Amino acid sequence: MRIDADRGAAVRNNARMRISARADYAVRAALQLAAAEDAGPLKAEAIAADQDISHKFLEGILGDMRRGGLVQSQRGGNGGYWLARPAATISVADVIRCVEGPLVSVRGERPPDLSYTGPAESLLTLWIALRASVRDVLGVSLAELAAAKLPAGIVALADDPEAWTNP
Amino acid sequence: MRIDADRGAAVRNNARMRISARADYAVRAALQLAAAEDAGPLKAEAIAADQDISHKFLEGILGDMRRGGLVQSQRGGNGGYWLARPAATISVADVIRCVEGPLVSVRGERPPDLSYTGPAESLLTLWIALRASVRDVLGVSLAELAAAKLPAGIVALADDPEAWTNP
DNA sequence: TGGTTTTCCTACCTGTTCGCTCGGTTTCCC
DNA sequence: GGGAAACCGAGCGAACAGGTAGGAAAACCA
Repeated sequence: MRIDADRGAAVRNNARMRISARADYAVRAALQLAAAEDAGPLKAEAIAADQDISHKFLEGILGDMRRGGLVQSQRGGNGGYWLARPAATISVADVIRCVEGPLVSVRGERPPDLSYTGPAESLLTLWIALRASVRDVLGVSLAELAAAKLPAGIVALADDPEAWTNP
Repeated sequence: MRIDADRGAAVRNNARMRISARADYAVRAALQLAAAEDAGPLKAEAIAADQDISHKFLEGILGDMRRGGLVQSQRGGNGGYWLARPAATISVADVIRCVEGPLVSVRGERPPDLSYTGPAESLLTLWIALRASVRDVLGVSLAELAAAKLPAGIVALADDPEAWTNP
């Protein structure tokens, strides 16, 4: 009579730091543009094919990046997209913020807007530290990432074999 | 004729590392329990009042924590909740994972399940580093946090005044 | 001048999650 | 047995995620 098998843990497979498809695609597209820096504009269609992204969806993302001032574009026969600034001056954080807003929020608000009482008083400090840490990692530039030359600090973090294991 | 005022940036106020109400409440409740360690059980109602959380909503969260083995409970007149293990052995990450699943995911998958091609090849390493960094910060224990005795590394991160400013 | 290519824009769609609320059912202790 | 709690599940409105569809506007070509 064991219907108990799948008890407990009402499957919540959402993660808190969730890099959405949108953000992931944006970064990958930006990396393609970085790799093709001063080699002329890249067409959305080509990026979509290379990175296996829905073309129309990607167009929307590139539009956000253009409005955010990260890329520029040109229509017509030999048009396309290119980075508005050198790849070395654009960080992954810039890209994500551009298409998704703030990197870190707590209950929809930015950490400095919160206040905690009682034993939770230091919680704010923790969220701030978390944000600083995320900013630090995502501060890596498109140029570094596209060239596979990550800063030592990042490499050190990823070098720990434990970092590659799931909970 | 300036209707342009609020152009660009089609208001996406969601953040990528979003600590949900659920997670925030869970940690705060856990901190109350940590502060009341070996002082008898705490009622959900009392925690809710202290931390200004909807009582019924909190009950659901505490239920998750019980099923996850983080807290224990007792019904009846002088019942309530208490931590199942010493506060020094429970991390904030434990609490968040318990009520919300994995800390970090990319497009709904855990980082090690992904693969990238072309100029995006090092992106996986970056996500792994990000996860390691988040794990590190959230590895702080309830005991440390409730006592406002954060590890030096965390304090150092939060000490930078820039960490407190928004983008 | 017209045709092609590409970006650009607006609207829509389906499923899921978030943050709750409500109403009850057990279990515990006195 | 009577209160006081913890438990359980359903439901609900709003927002978001991850797209799709269809066309208009610009740049270039012949």
